[in-house]
Amino acid sequence: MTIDPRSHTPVYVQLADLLRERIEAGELAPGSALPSEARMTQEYGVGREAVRMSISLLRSEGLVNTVRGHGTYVRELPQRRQVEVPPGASVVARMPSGRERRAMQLDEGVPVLEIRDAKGDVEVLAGDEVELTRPA
Amino acid sequence: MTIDPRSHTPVYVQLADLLRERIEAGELAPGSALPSEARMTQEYGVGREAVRMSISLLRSEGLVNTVRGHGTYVRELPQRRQVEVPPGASVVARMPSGRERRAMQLDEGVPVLEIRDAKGDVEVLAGDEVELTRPA
DNA sequence: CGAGATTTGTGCGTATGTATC
DNA sequence: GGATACATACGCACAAATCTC
Repeated sequence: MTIDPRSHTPVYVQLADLLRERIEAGELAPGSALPSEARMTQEYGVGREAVRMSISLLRSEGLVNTVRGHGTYVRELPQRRQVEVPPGASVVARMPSGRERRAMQLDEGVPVLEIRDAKGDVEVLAGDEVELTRPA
Repeated sequence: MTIDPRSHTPVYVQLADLLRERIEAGELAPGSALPSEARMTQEYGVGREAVRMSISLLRSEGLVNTVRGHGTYVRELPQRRQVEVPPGASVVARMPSGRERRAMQLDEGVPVLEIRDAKGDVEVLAGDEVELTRPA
């Protein structure tokens, strides 16, 4: 698989697809660093903007995490703790607002779960730390 | 509220905050177009890169949707249908992979819900179309 | 159908700031 | 202090997609 600048799918989407494959194949293991921006512009023959946008896309998918002045790393996903959905409750998944994300110290690309119980009380949980359950 | 280039919070984050406020206030209604990149660079006195990064941020939050050669639009959120969590099931919220996003025709910034029932069968649902429920 | 206007996508150059080693 | 690398920000130019006339 390689990058075709004349394709109708944007270059940065193609590059993100390539990197995603390498991550999901385990070639880029959790905790390991992605190649630097400069390297990727050379290796893939694309512009810096394309590299940066592809990384931004992977961040929004929760796949990688960028540390300023250090590099971009494949995210290690925290173990999910089990949370029971209370009887009579409803749950909605959505992306956090910028304010919420900063307040809850969430990485980019991490959804939240909004649990509204029978009394109408609302609780917001980090979506990557939780596995909802309903007992049999 | 205005943009301060000397602030420690990046210009594009400030701009995204401004636009988010205008969207949540209803000033930029669902389905309506945001000002073009060129307009915003003039109106807010910032560079195009800052404008594009702020829009990218809003996309990752599921607030807007960009169509090339046309514009960026405030997303119209579909009505959520209620889905009951089966007894003995577990649910995980995450961002879709690129492949999933295209297959399910999801906009950027839309999480998915992965429901694993008691038999181990897995179902993936668009997170913005669903409200999970557990009967009392 | 084509022509032109508008808008986003891409690439590149440059500069400054900041974090890490 | 210096080297490296990423973050932010501005500028310009052209390509490609879309719409209108």
